[in-house]
Amino acid sequence: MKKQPEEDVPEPRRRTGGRSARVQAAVLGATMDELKAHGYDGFSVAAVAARSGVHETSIYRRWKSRDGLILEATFALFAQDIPIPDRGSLREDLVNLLSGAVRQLSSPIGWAATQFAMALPRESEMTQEVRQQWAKRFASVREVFDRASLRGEWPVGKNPQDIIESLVGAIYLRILHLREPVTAAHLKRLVEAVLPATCK
Amino acid sequence: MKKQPEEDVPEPRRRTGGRSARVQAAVLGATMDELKAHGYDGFSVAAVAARSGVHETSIYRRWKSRDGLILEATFALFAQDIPIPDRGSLREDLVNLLSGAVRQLSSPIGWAATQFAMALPRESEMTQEVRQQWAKRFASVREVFDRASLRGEWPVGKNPQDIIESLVGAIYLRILHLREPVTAAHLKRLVEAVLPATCK
Amino acid sequence: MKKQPEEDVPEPRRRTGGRSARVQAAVLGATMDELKAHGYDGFSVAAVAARSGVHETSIYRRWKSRDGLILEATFALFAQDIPIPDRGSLREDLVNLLSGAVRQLSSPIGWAATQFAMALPRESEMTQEVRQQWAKRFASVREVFDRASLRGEWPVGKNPQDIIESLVGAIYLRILHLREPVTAAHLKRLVEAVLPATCK
Amino acid sequence: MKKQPEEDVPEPRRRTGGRSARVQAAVLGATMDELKAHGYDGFSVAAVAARSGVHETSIYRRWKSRDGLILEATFALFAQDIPIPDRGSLREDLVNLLSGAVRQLSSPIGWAATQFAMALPRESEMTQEVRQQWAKRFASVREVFDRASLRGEWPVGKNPQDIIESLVGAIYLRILHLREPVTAAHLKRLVEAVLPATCK
DNA sequence: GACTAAACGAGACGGTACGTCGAGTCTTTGT
DNA sequence: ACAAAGACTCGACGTACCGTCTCGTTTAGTC
Repeated sequence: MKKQPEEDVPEPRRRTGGRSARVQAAVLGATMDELKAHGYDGFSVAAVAARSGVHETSIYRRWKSRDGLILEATFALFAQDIPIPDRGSLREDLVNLLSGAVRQLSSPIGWAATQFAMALPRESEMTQEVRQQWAKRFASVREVFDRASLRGEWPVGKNPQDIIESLVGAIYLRILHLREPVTAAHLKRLVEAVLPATCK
Repeated sequence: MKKQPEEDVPEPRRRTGGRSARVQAAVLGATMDELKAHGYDGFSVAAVAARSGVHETSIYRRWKSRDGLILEATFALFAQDIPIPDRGSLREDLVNLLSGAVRQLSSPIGWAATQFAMALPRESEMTQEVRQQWAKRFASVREVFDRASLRGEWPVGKNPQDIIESLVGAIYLRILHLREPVTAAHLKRLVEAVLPATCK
Repeated sequence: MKKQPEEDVPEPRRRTGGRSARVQAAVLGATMDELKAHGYDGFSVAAVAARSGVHETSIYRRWKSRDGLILEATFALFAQDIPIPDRGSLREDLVNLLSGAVRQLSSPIGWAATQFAMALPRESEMTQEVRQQWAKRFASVREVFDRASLRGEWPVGKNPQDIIESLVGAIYLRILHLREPVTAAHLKRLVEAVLPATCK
Repeated sequence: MKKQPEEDVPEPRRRTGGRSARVQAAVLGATMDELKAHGYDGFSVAAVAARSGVHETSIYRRWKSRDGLILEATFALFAQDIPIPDRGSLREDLVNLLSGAVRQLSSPIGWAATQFAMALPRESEMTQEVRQQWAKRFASVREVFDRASLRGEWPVGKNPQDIIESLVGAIYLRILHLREPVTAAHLKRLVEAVLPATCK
């Protein structure tokens, strides 16, 4: 019986330890495994329930919907920081970064995550979160250009965003839309073609 | 060489005229309308049947599956030739081409078609057809570069594919994945940034 | 392609032959069996599906809900005409009728059907149908009194409804609410007690 | 004979005072309110928990099950003694008693309680308790007949049980099964019809 | 112009997955 | 140490689509 006159919203404090944590981890893990195994299509909550040993209704309690579950699982993946290369040359750093992206996109899980992101409606809460992830990633890439500026490889103060988007866009286009492979050689050529000649 | 024993499968002679043609047109039209109205998600064969006045079963008779239907409908759209600009300058031509693509992608139907294409499994008969469409489009764009070579704006014999993919990729990335708008100004800047300075 | 300007409601004509009939019969049969076996509680559409070999969704297509299914199944049961006795004496006829009712109520299926009827909300479409069934039954019973009038056992023109309801109500009360058994002896005594002494 | 090894199950002594009592009252009250508001269907422990401010788990600690809770709540209602009328005439007393029953049955709470009782399985601990309640009620009604005997309205020593059950059964039948209203006029007519003419 | 088979209309069914609700149990956590 | 509260298991319900099956009915295309 509540007696406290506290009329403000009770704000249920989430549980973090013990079973809840175990359940949550099991489900997210199973979600990743299922995405790997069967892709975005072919993904089903029931399969996750079976694989994780957590009851389906429990999953629906914690995650509002199938998509909410996938969102959280894939974001855990994307959130992990990608190492920023520093090989002494802008070109090499870019090739390195891009090849990381290529690996991701080409992996079953990256592919599934992208299909998921593309299936989202034009505007929704989830697209907001997607945008934030991209912003975070781009921020990392900027560092490479900052260092390049110190080396005189990139004009100080010039915003590299267009170049970055062109490079990343090119590989996204090839892999996702043209459905053609991207090789190391191709990456080198691409960077060479897009980077202004002035950038040594 | 003997004649093949002439399997007595009598090779059913297809009907093309009259009703069949009307039905087919009605269904494809309704498919487009539905895609426009409800997007790729939210698309259902039942709705097409209702809108077109053609019975669901008849649709499944003619098109093997929901995806087959969408494929045919959207390809009719993509197949229509895009006019190749000739404004006397490579930059202007490219901006013109790209803005056409932006319009397409931003339209409900283009968006739906792209979501559909992205939902396809990694490899399938349909992806083949998608690839062909892209090849056709790229061929068109090459013409612009050919003309630019005549004007001395592009090195004769240099393959512009990487540049094209970078430009197209950049806008695909922005619209589809970053979910940010692409303005005319942005397009100009982009072309400026990616095109080699030498290409005056 | 519908072209006829017929705007009147299409009124889909139900199918009766072949598969539909088989499916329907199988489901209704299985429903009865399940009610017999597990009672009204413990009844589940899934079990009916399994037992009948008809897919669950097909059941939901034909019957709007679990309750709709039970309604139809039990009504098929109740609809079958009960033989009207004619033993030459009102008392004997009544005892005969009542003992039939007792048998019904005491059987698993009758019990389940009654629990179902009692679980219905106070007013609904279904209660209407229940009322109709009762009306039909009472009409049958009236015949017994009509014949009794011919024999001089019951005042001509006197409405026996109150007496009927008292007798039927008494056994319903005992079985359903008091949960006590009703024997043949008890039935005889009951009729004797309730029927006016004047009725020979 | 040795002492039983004195199972060291420490016989948990129930707490009765203070908080426990308050909790119990709150829950039972909320249970009644919920039954009134939403009927037996539509009743949920969660709603009781919300209304009473007692946590669901606490309710399950005190009452073994949803049904146990309803049983206790409704019995508190039924246990309250109904006043035994004494208007100087058996007929009037009976009409008075029956109209009380009609009121009960027609009220939301009485209706809910009856639905609950009907939903019980054929035999269970709870049906025992139901039987006892009925016995208690019938005992009260007997008093009316005893007084009638003193007045010469009812044969001394004759067991009125069948008559009582017929009358009560008739109104139960009408209200619960036929779902038709019972008016005062109807009650009078009913008593007149069922009571032996000899009973003045 | 009549015939024959292709295509269509129409209703129902099998099958997969989603999300919801409520009952009752288990376990973490705060007092 | 104990009870309050959160989270979980379990079983069931009902819904939305996809694609298939089986009839009967039109209608296109040939003879």
